[in-house]
Amino acid sequence: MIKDLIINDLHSIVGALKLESNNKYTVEEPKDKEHGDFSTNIAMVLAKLNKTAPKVLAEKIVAKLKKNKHFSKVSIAGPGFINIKIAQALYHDILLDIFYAGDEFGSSEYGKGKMILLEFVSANPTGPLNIVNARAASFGDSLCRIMRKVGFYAEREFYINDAGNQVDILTESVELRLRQIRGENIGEFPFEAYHGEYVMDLAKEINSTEGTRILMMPEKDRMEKLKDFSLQYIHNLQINSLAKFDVEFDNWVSEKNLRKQGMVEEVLSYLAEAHCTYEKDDAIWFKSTEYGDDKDRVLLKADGTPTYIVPDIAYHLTKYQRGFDVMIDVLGPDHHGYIPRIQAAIEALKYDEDKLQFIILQQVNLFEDGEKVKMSKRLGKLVTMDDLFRAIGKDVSRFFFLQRSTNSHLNFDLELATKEGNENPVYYCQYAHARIHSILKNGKKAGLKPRKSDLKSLELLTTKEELDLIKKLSSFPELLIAIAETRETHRLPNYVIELAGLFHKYYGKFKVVDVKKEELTRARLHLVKIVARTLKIALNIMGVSAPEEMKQKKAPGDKKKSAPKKPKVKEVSETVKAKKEVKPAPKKEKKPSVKKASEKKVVKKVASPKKKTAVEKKKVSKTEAVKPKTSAKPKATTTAKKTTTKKVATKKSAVKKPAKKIAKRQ
RNA sequence: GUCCCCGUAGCUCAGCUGGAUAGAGCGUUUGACUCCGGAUCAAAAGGCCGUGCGUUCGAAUCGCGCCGGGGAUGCCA
Repeated sequence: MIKDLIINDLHSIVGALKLESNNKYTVEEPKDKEHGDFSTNIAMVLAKLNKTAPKVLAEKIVAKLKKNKHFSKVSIAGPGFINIKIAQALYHDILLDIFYAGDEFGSSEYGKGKMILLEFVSANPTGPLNIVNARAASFGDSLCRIMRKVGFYAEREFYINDAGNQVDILTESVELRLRQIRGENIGEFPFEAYHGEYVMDLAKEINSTEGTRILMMPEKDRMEKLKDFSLQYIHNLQINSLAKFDVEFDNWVSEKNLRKQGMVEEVLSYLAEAHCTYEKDDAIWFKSTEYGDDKDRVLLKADGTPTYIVPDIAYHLTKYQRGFDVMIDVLGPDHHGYIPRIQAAIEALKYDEDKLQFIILQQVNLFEDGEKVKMSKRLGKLVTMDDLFRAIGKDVSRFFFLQRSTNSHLNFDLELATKEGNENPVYYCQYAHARIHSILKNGKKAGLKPRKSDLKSLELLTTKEELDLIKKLSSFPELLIAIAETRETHRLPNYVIELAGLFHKYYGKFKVVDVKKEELTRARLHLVKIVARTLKIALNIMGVSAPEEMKQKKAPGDKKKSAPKKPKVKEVSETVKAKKEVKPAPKKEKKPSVKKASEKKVVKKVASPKKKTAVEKKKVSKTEAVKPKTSAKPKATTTAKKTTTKKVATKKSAVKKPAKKIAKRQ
């Protein structure tokens, strides 16, 4: 809010002085508060353009700026920075605006109702959602909420790959389990089948309802029935997991339906009409290399069935047909080659490629006892979203995921996360919120409630801490816009931490409720109440609750640290150290890091789709990041895995007809 | 081979799209309620921002090359 005001002022000054401008100057809060509340580099940025020395230019601009009553001090520093100190009156005006904005604080018309489609998670319907999906869900959902908040019309969409190989394998896995339950000897469970417990649960479920009947059906009907049942079952599992995280989707799009509607044939004919297909080795290929992909892609396999790419193209065409201005795919890093393929098709079919954007969510590495764990849905080896929910709950999970930039590889140690649950920034933020409510209660007890009639008293808020709080509050709307624009959702939790921190500091230094200073107390109560409301708005966007009281402090017995503390601390640190030592090469763990590149890259990619710059693809989740192929081989760290591998060979023969697909995949 | 992501405090991460003396949390050390909730606050210690060039008034940030870690490169999805 304040920033906008300054920028507007600068714009008009540039006009008044008839300066050449590229609008590349910025207004920022200097790290060093001594430099003022805000500073701008305008003089340095425009100096060359206007063939004037920065300082000379700065003086001219400063002369104008000084006329603005909102600025109490304007000065030039260093090579030509202009530093601005904000007049207190402006803070009070702003606080008043925020007060009147109420629960809508932060909302804006920035998006102008532009239609955005966000596709995320889109996990295969072959198993429960896992940690990676949880990250995607947290990110996508919050991004959507932010976009809506700043005036976009945004929809969340989940694409279900309920057709194709993986579904058949699931069906066959379920059938095998069903037979097993009914006492048949199925031999070794095939390696390529899904080993997760949920398959057994699923089979049990079927068994308890209509197991007998199903097994009596002719094969085709039986498999069809099992497939439908399984898909529905897993779909429900996934919906439930998402619901626990407060993530809901507006649309669920089924690949199977797209196929039913003949979209596959349609896409094939479109591409043929565009003269970008050819036949080779009995297959139909797409000349995607002509549109920036690094190799051509098969559309129709030699056996006459389409590859996944065709329905995927079809799916994206439906997005276009639904009239969105921007479509965002949130993808996992494992679908690397996907983006150029889809982009190639979009380009070939003459759709506007700029509208289709991709965000890559980097992987989540799972650690157990300091060792990296390979997740595999097929082997049932994964930490599910439900596990996560049980271990640390929704609030901590969502906050945790959101806090990292999308480019950041994320190391996740469930045990550690559980332990650190108590020392978590989430609680820091929630505590600030709860504390304020506690203060308000106290005020009420003392007969002091913030009333509309004492808004005038806001002028009494003059301490540095109070003004800092107001300044921080005032940057909230522009932050949301920046996030919507850059998709850097991790900036929101950081903002909340900062705001909560400013409050805690303030709390430590001043007493809000002071019966002797009634008017000042009311003003402070107003301020603090607005802070709480803003915290709540921000937390809710993140899908994190904002409780009015925190349930429980730490352990019951540590009111006083001093005496018991020392021994305790030692113990703790010893355990920690011990643990660390056990961990092999902790230093080598890659550190996730941050780049804000996502947006840039998206832009780049979009701008030059023909570049080889492959990026990644959709289907955020695809738990099957771990390819059976690779993992089946040597990497298997555990002997268990090796055994499994061996078993496979044996099994193959044991499995008779039901497991066609499974056998085939070997 | 080609492509993507990452390298910032002991650990996990920020760093507001190129600004002034690089920041938090955890961990370590030391203090602070007879008073609005100590899940807090105040303070100390801890850095060649992987590395070398380049771009410019100015680089953790942009470009190129190395080094190191992870991932992707199916007629799987």
